[in-house]
Amino acid sequence: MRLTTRGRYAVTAMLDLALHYEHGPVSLAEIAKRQGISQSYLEQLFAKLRRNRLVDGLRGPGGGYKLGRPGDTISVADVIDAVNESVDATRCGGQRNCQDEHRCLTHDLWEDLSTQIRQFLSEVSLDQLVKRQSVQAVHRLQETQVSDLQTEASI
Amino acid sequence: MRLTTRGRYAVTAMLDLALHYEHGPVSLAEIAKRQGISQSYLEQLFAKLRRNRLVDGLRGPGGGYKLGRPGDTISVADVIDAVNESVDATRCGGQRNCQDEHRCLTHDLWEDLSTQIRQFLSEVSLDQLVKRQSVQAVHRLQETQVSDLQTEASI
DNA sequence: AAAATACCTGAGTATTTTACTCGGATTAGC
DNA sequence: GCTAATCCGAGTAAAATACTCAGGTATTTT
Repeated sequence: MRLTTRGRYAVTAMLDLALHYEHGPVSLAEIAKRQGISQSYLEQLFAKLRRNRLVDGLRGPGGGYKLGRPGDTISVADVIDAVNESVDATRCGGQRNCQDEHRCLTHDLWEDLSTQIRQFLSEVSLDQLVKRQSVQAVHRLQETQVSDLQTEASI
Repeated sequence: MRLTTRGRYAVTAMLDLALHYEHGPVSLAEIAKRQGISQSYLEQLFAKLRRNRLVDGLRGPGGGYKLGRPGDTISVADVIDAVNESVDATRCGGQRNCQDEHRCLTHDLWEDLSTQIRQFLSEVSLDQLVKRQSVQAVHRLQETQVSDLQTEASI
């Protein structure tokens, strides 16, 4: 099963979008700085997110990205599916040819696990994450850090 | 999160052990042939399984491996933990230093997911797997295939 | 219209992890 | 003492991942 930095970055970036939605489009440069992710790498991820209509890109000065639809209709599973190919835990990608042309001994177990994970991630929306205390805490911390950086830069 | 061929092979091999427990120790050569896994690779996995006391190794002719304790007390999570380092979904391995020295925005989400997965895999024991119809079906299929191979070889 | 901003794209690369091999040593049964 | 098996460590090939780089394009501000 694939759950790597790629999926984690994508969810983090989408959550950043959701958190700053009210101030208009958010540029990748901002997200990159706030979340400590390479901007070029983010561009690749957002290309996929855009293809899946999870975000809208707005070009030009003052541009950036915004959510493609309301945050309560975007689940974590949606985001991960968009950038990974899937969260499948089987070796064969659900095709049941894991061993030679047959199912392997544990095929069904991994299929059940995949279902479980997918369901868990489907039940968590971006809006729900925004409301979480743990997210708000980190959010506030990041805001003060960014304003610190801005102060530093202006000296 | 790490759930790759390694963990899947380990569970499959342990299940093979559980299925053939009654006939005395099972050699890695048999498992390798039946499950289509490289024997040398199995040796590495079983070294870890042995260190975690999930199996006992018996050397010499007629030797092989047997379960270290009853199959109803060995969970799939036990097996995966033994060969992977963990099924942790966080980037930081639960250390909360995912971004610089702080928690990243989504740390708690991945921690929750890890808990979920771990719980699911903890609730499935080897004995439960043995009883599953899907496992029994593949098991019977493998037995006939192996006897076919033996017949072929003896001609 | 020019400049600046920021998205957009594709190709390429370094690193890491994984899956697997190889050679040999050790142990136990016949 | 031969053979079958576990044990052990080092090394390697291939794949995936994370990331860079070099450009291009659309849009807004001036």
